[in-house]
Amino acid sequence: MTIRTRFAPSPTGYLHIGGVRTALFSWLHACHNGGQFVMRIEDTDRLRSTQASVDAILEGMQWLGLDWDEGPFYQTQRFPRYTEVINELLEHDLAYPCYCSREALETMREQQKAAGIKPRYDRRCRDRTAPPPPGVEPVIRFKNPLEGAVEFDDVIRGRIVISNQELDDLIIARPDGTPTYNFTVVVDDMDMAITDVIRGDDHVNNTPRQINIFNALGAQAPRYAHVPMILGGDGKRLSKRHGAVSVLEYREQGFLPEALLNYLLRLGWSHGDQEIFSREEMVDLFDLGTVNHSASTFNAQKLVWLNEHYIKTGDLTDKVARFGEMLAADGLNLEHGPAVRDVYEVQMERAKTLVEMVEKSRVFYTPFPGFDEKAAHKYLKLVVAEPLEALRNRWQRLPDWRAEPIHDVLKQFVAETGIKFGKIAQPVRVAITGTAVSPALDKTLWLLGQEQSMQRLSHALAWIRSRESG
RNA sequence: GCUCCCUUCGUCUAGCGGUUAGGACACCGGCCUCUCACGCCGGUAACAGGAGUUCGAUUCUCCUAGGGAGCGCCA
Repeated sequence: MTIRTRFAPSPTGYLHIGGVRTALFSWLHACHNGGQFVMRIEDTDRLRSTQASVDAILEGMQWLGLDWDEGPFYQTQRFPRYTEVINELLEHDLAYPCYCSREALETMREQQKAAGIKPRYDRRCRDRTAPPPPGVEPVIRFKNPLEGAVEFDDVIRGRIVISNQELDDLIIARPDGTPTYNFTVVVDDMDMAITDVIRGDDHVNNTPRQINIFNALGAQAPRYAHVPMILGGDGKRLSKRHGAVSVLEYREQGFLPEALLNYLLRLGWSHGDQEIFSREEMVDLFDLGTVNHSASTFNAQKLVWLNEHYIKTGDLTDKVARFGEMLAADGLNLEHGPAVRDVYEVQMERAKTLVEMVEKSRVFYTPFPGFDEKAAHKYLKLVVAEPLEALRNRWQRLPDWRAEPIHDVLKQFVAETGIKFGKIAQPVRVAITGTAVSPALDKTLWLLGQEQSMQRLSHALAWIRSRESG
C-alpha cells in the first residue's frame, strides 16, 4: 500500500513554525516512502477562516518547496459528502439529535467542574424518546461506545490506551448542518485514503474519538504519529507572542528556506551528530519512528547559524536573485553599481541574513553617504592626507580595476613608503565607505568601481584638509 | 479537578546495561588579520529526585516532583 500523508491546516491564522514542522515531517515521510502528500484546507469554521490565511499558507508551503501531489482540497466544498455520512450515521443509530441549549451545557459543565469531575456531555439526549421541542434546531452527536477502551500504536510514542469512559458524545454537526472538526477529519482521511496521519501532539486526545468514528463507519483507521510541540523561549507553547509567526515573516527577515527546513528537521529528530542536511539527505534519512517524544524550545540563534551556513553554501543562483529583489525593494538602483552576484559573493562571508546583507551593501548603490563621525575623527587626520593622495594617484592610473591588481598597488605602496598596512587601510576604508567597517579593502574598492572610488577619495582628502585648516 | 503525554549541558540533541556521558548553537579564551566577519584551536556546562531489577544503571520498572496538552456548536 502506498503511503499517503496530508497536511491539513485551518486557515484561521498564518502558517507558523510549528505547522511548518508538521508539514515537513509529513512531506518527508511521504517522499521517503515514495508515497503521496496531500494538501487539505480545514475551513469548516467559516467565521474564523479567511482567504488571506489560505493564501499565506499556500505561499509559505511553496516558498519552502514543500510541494503536494494532490489538493489543495477545501472542506467547505465537501459539505454534501459530510451530510451524506451524517445521515448514514443517523440511519444506523450511530448518531442522534441533541436539543440541549448552549446555556444548559454550560451550566452542566460548571457543575461538573465544581464537583471535581471531568466536564463532559452527560448524554441526556442520547436515549431521548420525547417529541422534539418546537423551534429548536438540534445539533447531531456521535454515539461514542460506552464501554471498553481505544488502543492505538502511535508511530512516535508507541501504544496509547484511552478508556471510552473518558470520552463523551461529541457534536459532529451544528444546528445549521455544518460539520465539525473531529468528524470532517475522519471522513476526509477516509475518503482521501490517508495512511499516516502526522500532526501535533495536541491532537492525541482527539485520536480515540476519531478512531471510534472510523469504526462506526466501518473504515480502517490510519496510523497516527503525534509530533511534540515547539515551545517558545519562555517554555510555553509557541504563539504569536514569540516574534515572527508567519513563515513568510522569516522570508522577509532574510532567512533561506533551506535553513528553516534544516533547523526544523533537527528540532525533534536527529541522525547521529549530523547537523547539516541537504534536501536529498533529509528525504533519504528521515524516519518518523525516531522522532523525539518531548517538546523542544525554538532557538533563533541556531536558525541564524544555519542561515549563515546556507547563505555561503551550495548553488548561489536563487539566493542571488532573492538578494537582488531585496536590494531593489529597498529602493536601490541596481543599474548604477556592481553586479549583484559580485556583491553577494563578497558579502556572503559576513552576513547572517539577506536583510543584513542588504544593509551592508547599500554603500555600493548609493551616493557617498557621509562620514560616520567617530570613524572620521579617528582615521581621517591630516597626517594621512599626503599618503592617501599618493595612493589615490596610483590607483587612478591602474588600468585593470580588479581586486587583485588593486591589492597589488596597495602592497607595493606599503612596501615602498614603509607605512604600515593597518595605518593606511582604515583611512582608505573610511574615505570610501564613510565607516570603519566593510569587506576587504581591495574587494570594496573593486565593487565600488574606479571612478566612484577616486571621487570618494578626493572628497575625503578635501574634507580632511578643510577640517584641519578650518 | 480529571485524562493523556513528556523529562541528558542555557538551547537542540547522541546514547539504546559497563563511555573520561559525544556533537551542535550560544558563551568564554587563543590563533589568523587592513576593519567587521569567516575559519581554525581550546575551555566552561547535563543524565530532575527517590525506590527497586541487576555484578553494574543515563539506559529497564515503579513512585514523587516539574513541565506540556486536552476536557468547545475551534481546528
